[in-house]
Amino acid sequence: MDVPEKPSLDGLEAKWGEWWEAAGTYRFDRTRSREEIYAIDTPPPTVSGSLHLGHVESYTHTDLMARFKRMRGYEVFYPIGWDDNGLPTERRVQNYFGVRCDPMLPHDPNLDVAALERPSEEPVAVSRGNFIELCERLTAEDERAFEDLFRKLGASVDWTQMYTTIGDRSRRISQVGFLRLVRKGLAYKAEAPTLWDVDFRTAVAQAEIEDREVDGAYHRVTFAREGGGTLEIETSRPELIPACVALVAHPDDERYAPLVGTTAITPLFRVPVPVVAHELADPEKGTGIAMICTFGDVTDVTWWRELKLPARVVVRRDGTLAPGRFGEPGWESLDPGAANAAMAELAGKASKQARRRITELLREDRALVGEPEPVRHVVKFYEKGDRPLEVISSRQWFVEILRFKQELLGRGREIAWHPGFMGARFASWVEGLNQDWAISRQRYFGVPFPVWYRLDATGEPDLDDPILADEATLPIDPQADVPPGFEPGQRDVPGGFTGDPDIMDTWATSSLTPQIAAKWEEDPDLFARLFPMDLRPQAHDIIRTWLFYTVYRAHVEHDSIPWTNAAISGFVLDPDRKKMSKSKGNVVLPTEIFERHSADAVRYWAASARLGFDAAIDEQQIKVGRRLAIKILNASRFALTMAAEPTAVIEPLDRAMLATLRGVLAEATEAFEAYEHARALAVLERFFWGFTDDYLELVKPRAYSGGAAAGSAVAALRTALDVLLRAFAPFLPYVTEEVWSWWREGSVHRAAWPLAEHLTDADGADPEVYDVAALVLGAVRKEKALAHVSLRVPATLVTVRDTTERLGKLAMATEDVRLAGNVEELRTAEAPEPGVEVVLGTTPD
RNA sequence: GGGCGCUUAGCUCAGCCCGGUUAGAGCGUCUCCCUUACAAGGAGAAGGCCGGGGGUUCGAAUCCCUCAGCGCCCACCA
Repeated sequence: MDVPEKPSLDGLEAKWGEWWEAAGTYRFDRTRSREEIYAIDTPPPTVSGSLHLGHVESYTHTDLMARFKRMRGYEVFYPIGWDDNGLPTERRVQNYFGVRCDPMLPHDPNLDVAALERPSEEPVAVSRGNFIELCERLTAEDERAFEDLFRKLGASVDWTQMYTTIGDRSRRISQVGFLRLVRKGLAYKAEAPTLWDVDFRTAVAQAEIEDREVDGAYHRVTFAREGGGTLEIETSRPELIPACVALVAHPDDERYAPLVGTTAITPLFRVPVPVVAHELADPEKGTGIAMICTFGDVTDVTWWRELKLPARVVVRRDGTLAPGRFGEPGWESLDPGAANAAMAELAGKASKQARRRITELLREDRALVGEPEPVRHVVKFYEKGDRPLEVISSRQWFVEILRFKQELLGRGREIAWHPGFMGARFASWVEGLNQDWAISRQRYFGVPFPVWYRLDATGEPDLDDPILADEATLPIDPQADVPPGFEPGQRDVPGGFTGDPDIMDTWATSSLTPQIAAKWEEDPDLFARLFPMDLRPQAHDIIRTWLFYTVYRAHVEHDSIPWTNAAISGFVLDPDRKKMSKSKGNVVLPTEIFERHSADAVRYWAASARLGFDAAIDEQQIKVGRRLAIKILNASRFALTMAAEPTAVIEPLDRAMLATLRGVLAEATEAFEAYEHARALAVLERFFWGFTDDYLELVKPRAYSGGAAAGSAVAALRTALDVLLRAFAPFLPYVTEEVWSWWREGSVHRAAWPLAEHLTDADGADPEVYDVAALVLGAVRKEKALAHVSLRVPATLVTVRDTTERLGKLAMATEDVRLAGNVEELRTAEAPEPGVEVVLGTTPD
């Protein structure tokens, strides 16, 4: 036994972090069978940014389950990954180094990175290869900082199971997964209108869209009718009038029914367009008749597709308008000259400027009715973007998801959701899906498509019959590697080949994290021991992306759910309950909090938050955690430094305390099994404070006294301490390991979780003895507090009134109560109403 | 507009599934106490028509209906 004189929390993180690493405490043993393993699909955090307390909270939740299951006897597979591919990294690299990627430039092997770190005013253009090198360089730095924080937090991950989403294995598995989709006929390349970010110049998927309210204006515009007359439409995007291909009204709308089938003429551009009917047209909106443009929004796409309308696209990929082509086939106009002149006024302008200019043109042309009416309306944005999305037709890889809706809803019902209502979030997302998954991105730092295209004699690619890479050669980069049967010199020359220039959506990789961590198609034995996994922990904001796509991939590839449990954490809000964001400057740095309060204290706060509910940062609560950790140190010191030798636990009070603890353990275990870590912590904590305030005070005099009765107290204290340390271990891994090391062998984190049935010393004991004793002691303390006297002041006479039964229980602990309360005479009287009367003496000396 | 969640002490939250003592905890506030594990501590007090309204029941924070407020997800770009 080696109990320090003055125990402290300082330095415990470093001390035990190193010890665990050296001892391999959390190392995964792959020889165990599937039934013995608990596998966690750990979220790989995005490394291109800083960690905040939200990470700390949700990773603590995961770690609690990992530690609990480990102590329950499972071999826990708890890997860690870093999500370093994708746009966030590119954006950070652009800002950090002051560069932009120009795929046309050749690779520069001697790029002066030091010069780049002092960004000049103009971004320096670098080659794709150099750009990717810079991405790798920066993410490597970020990953070191992340690892440091995860270690400090005490996340019991197996660091030998680390992966990155841009690493070889992730790229290989992403590419294998993609080729399998192609072979199953589930991935297809198609020219289709897609949501498009004009700044990032890439397609984005439905799952990455968010709505934002912005200022706009309704413009009422007059269209002429063929054969005379006019009609009016309302639009917030008049700059798309040149892309108008039809007008649409609801089929039941009597106002417009006579017009359906007739032709209208667009203002300025003089293009004849049909008036058509469709149920999506809302008679309540605007004038009840709308223009269909190619493409103003996703409703336009639906109309265009279902009504088989032609396309006249005017918005280019950078968001500016194209010059006019009126007069050409498909661009009919009654006055091509005027139409192209009008278009020339708009060409090269982005939407906003074009809108302003066309409003003036419409006004001059007397086609504008009244003035534009300002309005706040909701517009779709890419979640990482700054300008509204356009709908642009481009050739993209799509993955079929729509036809799996019903099956995926079924998969959702197979998963146990924690909390349960999160399953409804998943279902409502699946039900609302309306597009296949656009999986290609026109970006650079990501997993490329393992695909090339043959070039014909004129140098045009044959896009319909791609050359797929051989799975055995993956991962490959079609920009660097050569397809089978070709020579490097044939790249991009007629009769040769060209590589697919796109990369995959970052979720195309992330949706395979179970397969990546379990080494799918690389280590079949390991994969069979891990998949499907047991737990997916994550936050609720990415149910529609990470969670949904993972379920989809497992369904189509493995005909299975990817894991049996999904534990969904809420968000961490700042102390004013606002969502944290860097721009508000309210991000609290985790490292400072750890420094100030200790990792155990921060974990305590995180563990107090239930799954699925938002939690506010509460430094007071963190301080409470710190106090609990310190209390554990001191109470342990007391229990372990008693002079008396432990004997059998025979005293009724000691046995009653253990009986109470037994009930607490049963509840904590049940709560943990149900993924309710906060309840488990709460019941343990309540018992523990009572244990220190009441039980320790009650037995202190006896424990110091010597003899068999002292031995019983010391034995009970140690039994309780042993059990409490193990029960608190998932929550407070540092302080429990510290105390465990004073008197136990090995790591507490590899000890068995304490179960109620193991506390045999409590067999047949009555927990109420403990209750009654604590109650009387409390009453004595209350009298002394109300009298404003020291607890040392003796109570000359205490009379306890209660039922015969309860007085009998008190009798079993009379001496303990008398000594702890400094009571000279303790009398009892039978009474229907319980009560304690206290007569105080005077202060000694 | 649809779905989900929340509403209990000044604050943060338990309790509600499975109805039953005077509704709990922590923080904060106030009062007191240096007591040989702990002053980075301890003891105690005050503080609540359990969001509103109906109903079921001997009995409702708890079950049912309804309304309101807040939050999130989805739909909504004319």
